[in-house]
Amino acid sequence: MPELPEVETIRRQLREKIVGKKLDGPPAGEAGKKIVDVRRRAKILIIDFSDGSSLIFHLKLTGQLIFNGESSKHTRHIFKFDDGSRLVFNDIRKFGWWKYVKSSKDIEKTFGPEALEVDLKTFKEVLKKSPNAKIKPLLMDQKVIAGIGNIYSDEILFTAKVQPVRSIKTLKPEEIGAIWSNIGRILKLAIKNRGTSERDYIDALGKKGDYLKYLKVYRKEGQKCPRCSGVIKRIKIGGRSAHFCPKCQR
DNA sequence: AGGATGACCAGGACGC
DNA sequence: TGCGTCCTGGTCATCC
Repeated sequence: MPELPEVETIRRQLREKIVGKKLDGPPAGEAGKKIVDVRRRAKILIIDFSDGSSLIFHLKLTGQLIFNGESSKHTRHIFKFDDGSRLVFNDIRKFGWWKYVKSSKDIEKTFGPEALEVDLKTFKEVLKKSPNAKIKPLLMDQKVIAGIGNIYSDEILFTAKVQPVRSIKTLKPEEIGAIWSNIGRILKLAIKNRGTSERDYIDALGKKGDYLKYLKVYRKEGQKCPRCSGVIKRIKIGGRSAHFCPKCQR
């Protein structure tokens, strides 16, 4: 499921492939528009045109954007470019969406600071606004920090040795520091490995990401903790599953 | 008011 | 084979 590292991987690959090209449509109304940039905000992918308008995508759980991909029964849309190349949007569960907007400004400002750009001071400030909230749901709240989802929130909290149910006000400064530094470290390592192909995710070139082998706790319920003698536990927090080691995460 | 909970979307996986 | 249940992220409604 595409979180920041997966969307960022697609962004970088697509940028190389489509900047400078013109959209041939569909949608026909947008035909002829020249692509000037491919950006990302939170988990949203943004294709900018020279007139200031944009195509924006949210891949949700199972969306795929594949450059020159083949169409399948899960293909929702195919964007064609003036040189004959194309971009295939697949989505098995149809949770994802795309739309054409005159301006992407309104969408972009609905999110909190980017997870890879937030400094420690700002991170502490945004956490402090919700002293009673649990750390995991807060890390996944896009209005608080943008880009982190279920996989990486579990991995970040494991590496920081903090249990997902801890409320903000109980966190020591060094624990907040550990969470913050691991946000950067883990997301960057995941980007380097072109994301996690746990289920349906593939990158814009149709290849799987390699971060799966680095996962320590996500979807590893009942397995031995890679750090101590504990056993990975799965609990529900806010309707989502959280994986952690009850022994070495405090 | 803010935090918690549940519904919703769709389809695949899995147990029986 | 088929049926029920679970699972998934983000959003929204509702409740306390």
